[in-house]
Parts: sequence; structure tokens; C-alpha cells
Amino acid sequence: MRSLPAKALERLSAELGAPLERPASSEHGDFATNAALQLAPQRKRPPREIAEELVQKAESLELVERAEIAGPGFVNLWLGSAWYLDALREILDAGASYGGGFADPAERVQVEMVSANPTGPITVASARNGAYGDSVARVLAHAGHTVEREYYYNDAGAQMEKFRASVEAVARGEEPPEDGYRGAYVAELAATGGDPVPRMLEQIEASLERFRIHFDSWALQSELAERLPELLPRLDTYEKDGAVWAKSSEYGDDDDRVIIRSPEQGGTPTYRAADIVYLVDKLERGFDRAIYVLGADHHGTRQWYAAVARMLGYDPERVEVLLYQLVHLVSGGQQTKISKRRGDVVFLDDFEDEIGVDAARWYLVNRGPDQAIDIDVDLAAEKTQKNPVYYVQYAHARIAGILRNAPSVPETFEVPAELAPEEKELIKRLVEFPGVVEEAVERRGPQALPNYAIRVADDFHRFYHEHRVLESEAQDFRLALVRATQIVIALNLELVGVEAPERM
RNA sequence: GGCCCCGUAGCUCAGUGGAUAGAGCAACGGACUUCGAAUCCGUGUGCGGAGGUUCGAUCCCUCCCGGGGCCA
Repeated sequence: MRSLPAKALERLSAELGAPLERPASSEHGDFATNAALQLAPQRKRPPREIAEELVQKAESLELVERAEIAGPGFVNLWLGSAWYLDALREILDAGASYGGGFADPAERVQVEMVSANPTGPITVASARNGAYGDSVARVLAHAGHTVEREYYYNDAGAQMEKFRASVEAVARGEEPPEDGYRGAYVAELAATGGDPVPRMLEQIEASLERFRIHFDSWALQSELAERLPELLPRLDTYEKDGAVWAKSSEYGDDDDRVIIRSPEQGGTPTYRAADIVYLVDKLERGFDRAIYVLGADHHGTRQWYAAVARMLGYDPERVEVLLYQLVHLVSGGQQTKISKRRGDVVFLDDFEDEIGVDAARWYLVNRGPDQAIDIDVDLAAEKTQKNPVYYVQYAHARIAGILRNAPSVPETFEVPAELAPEEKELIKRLVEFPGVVEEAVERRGPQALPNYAIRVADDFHRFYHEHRVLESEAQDFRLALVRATQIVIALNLELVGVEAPERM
């Protein structure tokens, strides 16, 4: 059962002594509980008997209008106006902090994301990483955690050498190496001369800022790798064939891993060596929790990081690896393999030019991380008109319009004795928000937020269509309701990284 | 061969133990002298298959079929 921890509901639930959920159909009450069904086996009593007791308890409560048993032992509740008033006041009082601040204990959390090597502009594939990771970060922050975002990259490895060589070759008027990088951006970098890497990084940062992802810090693999020698004694290692191996299989990984290559291979540390140093660095910097956001092709590294944490005596719970499935590009019904080296990728900037930042971010977090995404390049622009993000934004803009025309949102207001169905539905919807946020935090999956936002907009539009706000008898109450709706929509959009416009 | 993810409406997807499984898109038909029609209302014989656990399974477990991915 989905928890619904809005305080107005929590109080009611506590008074009743049973968890409440919102039934699928309003015929089953404003809220319902299946507690009797769940308690029946352990109490060895018929569920309807327990349900009968709950009904009597419920009917003795002030906020409950009536209660009844249904089906095998559900208890359905109908609430009076006073409860709706409480709920509305709670949202207005909380304002921008509504549905948040529940983290206990509040932690210092690092979310490391994107982390693409600067061999080219940010692609749509990395954009999913960013959209997902940043939304998780936003949700964690709303919950009350202190969150920092970090970008990790390698400026020294073989790929980087190939990238530099490609730019240099083009600068000399030659073809890039066989397996080098090509594409318009390589030519542009070649034209200006100098080390292309810092300029590539600047461009990446600009793309991501435009995508509304701000990085607090940037970590360099080459700098971290230098600190390996001081850490080596703490590791459980052995030598084989001249290479140094981490005995990671003893700590939960599938295999042991080479961390320093054999002399014949150059005797250099592998990227896994840098992984180790980086992990220690994160935890020693004071983060209670280090979250890695990685594409599903890295699923093997989940066990690796946990093994490293154990080997070094850290609680592996402090290290989380969030995986998301990859983005496929479809063009003319054909799936294309993307390759940055071939230069046939879709860059984030181009994607944004086509469909806009709002639609792009919405689209990329809308689907759960476990779902592979197909992006039809040809239809990307057309998707703009069809994207529900505009439906939700329109509701927000419409509310802003009403509030512009209103004298002011009243400090105090009375609730009508009899609420209209649309008013009740809307308030009940708004009360769900804290539960949606909490679930997003627990699952490390913000995909429910866009879907919930559509429901809110839906309920609002229906309410709007049926009832006047201004110059109605219940104007004060309805202004409060509309303002509360705006708070929830704005918060919801912000957690996804989408703007809440005053006008459209 | 081992591991990870996914099979839900024509299409893209929500739904991680509850009652009659939902939305967007697409299609058709209605609603603007009124706070924004980028809106609202109506129209839908779908959970890949077989077992199991449970009062109750799209959801949990096992096996099979199909798609994607990683490692070897």
C-alpha cells in the first residue's frame, strides 16, 4: 500500500489506528483501510468482525462523516468539510516545503552523475543520466538531505589521447586516425588550436547548465590515481603474472580485478585503481552516502564498488549505484547504434534546440530507470506538441492568471459546509503529494512525479471547468484551493527540473 | 555459458500485495457572450505462457517463450 504521510492524513490514520489509502473508485469512500484484512490472520478472527470495530471507532471521530464495511473487510471512510479545511491549511502553511523535510536522519549525500569523458559534447545518452540523477538529487534535497553534485572524468587515458590526436590531425589538415573522433565539433576545436580538453569541458558544463544541472565539483581521474600508493597497503591484494590484483572476489564481487598492470603492459594503474581511490575520497570527504548514477552497461560495477567498500572497512550501504537502461535512437524506424567516434550521435544541445529543455527533462525522467528509451530522432520535434509537460504547465499558468486577477489570496477562509466533488477530488489529490515524494526518495525513482503532476492538472482543469473561482460565493476558499494547487504543481515541476511558467 | 533489465490498449508507457488495471498519443462525436479552449465531456472485449505462495497476484517465487544489454 502506498503511504500517504500528509499530516492531515497521518493524524486521521493515527486516531483510527489503521493506515489509510485512497481507493481507486470514489464509491469506496474518500479514504479506505484494509487493516482488518491484514490483521485477521494474526488475530485469528474474521476480517469483517475487526472491520466492524474499525467502523465504530471511525464514526466516533470528529472528522469522519461516515464509515462502512465493504467487500471482504475493507473499511471505507467519508470525511467532513473540516478535514478538507485542515488539509488545505497544511499545504498553504508549508508552502515550498510541502511534502519535504522528512529525512531522518538527514544525511550529507553526494550524487555523482553524467561523468562522460570530455571527448565530445554531451549526448542524449548522457542526458538521461543527468536528468535522472539530477532529479534524484532534487528529491533527496527536498526530503531534507544535503546534496552535492559531482562530475568525474578522465583527462589522461587512451581515449583522451585519441581525442587529442584526432583534433591535432584535423588541425594539420589530415584525416583523424582510423579509430579516432570525427564530426563537426572536432573541426571547430581544431580551428582554434591548443589543448581541446579544457574547452570541451567548458562546453559540457555550459550544456549541462542549460539543462539545469549544476555541478558543485569536478573530479579528475588522473589526480586521484596518483594517490593510489598511499592506499595500496590498506587493500587486500596479490601479485599474479606481474600484475597487482585486488582480491575483490572475497568481498562479494564475481572476480578479482587487476588494479596495476604488469610491467610488460606498462605497469600503470587501471581505471579500477582510480575507482578505489575515488571511493575512499568520497567517503573521507565526509559524505554519509555516495550515489553513483551509471548506465545499465555498468551493472557489473555495483558489486565491485560494494566489494571495495567492504575491503576497506566501510559500510557498503553508504555506496549506492543507481542504474538506468540506455537510450536508443530510432531513425526512420531503424535503430541506430550511436558512436561518438563516428560522429553520428545526437547531442544534448541539438536535442534541446528541437524539443526544448522542459520537454527533454520531462521525457527523460518520465520513464522509470529500468525502462529502455527509444528516441525517434525524426519525431523529436513533433513530440513537443504532444508532450504532457505543456498540459501541466498550462494548469500552472492558468492558476497564475486567476491569481493575477484576484484581489489577494486571503489569510483566513471558511470552508463551505458542502464541498463540490471536484473540490474534494482536488484536495485529496494534493494530499497525495508527500507520499509521492517519499516514494520517489525510497525508490530512487522520480518517475512517479510527472505522472502525478498530470493527475493534479487533470483534477484542477476539471474543477476549473465546473466552478468559478472569482466572484463566487466561495471565492476565498477557492482562491486558497487554487493557490495550494499552484504550490504542488510548481514543486512537482521543480523536482523534475521543469519550469513552472506564469504565462504561456 | 553466467549475470542485469523488459514483455500491460493500435503506438509510447504508469501501475512493486487489494475492490471495476489507468494515462498520453492516434481515431470518432460533442462543449467557448463567463476567471486562459494549450481546456472540458463521451466512445476501450489489454497484464507473453504454465505452475506455486496468499483471504486476495500485473506485482512475490520457480520454470518456459520472446526482446534488449553486460561480462566471459
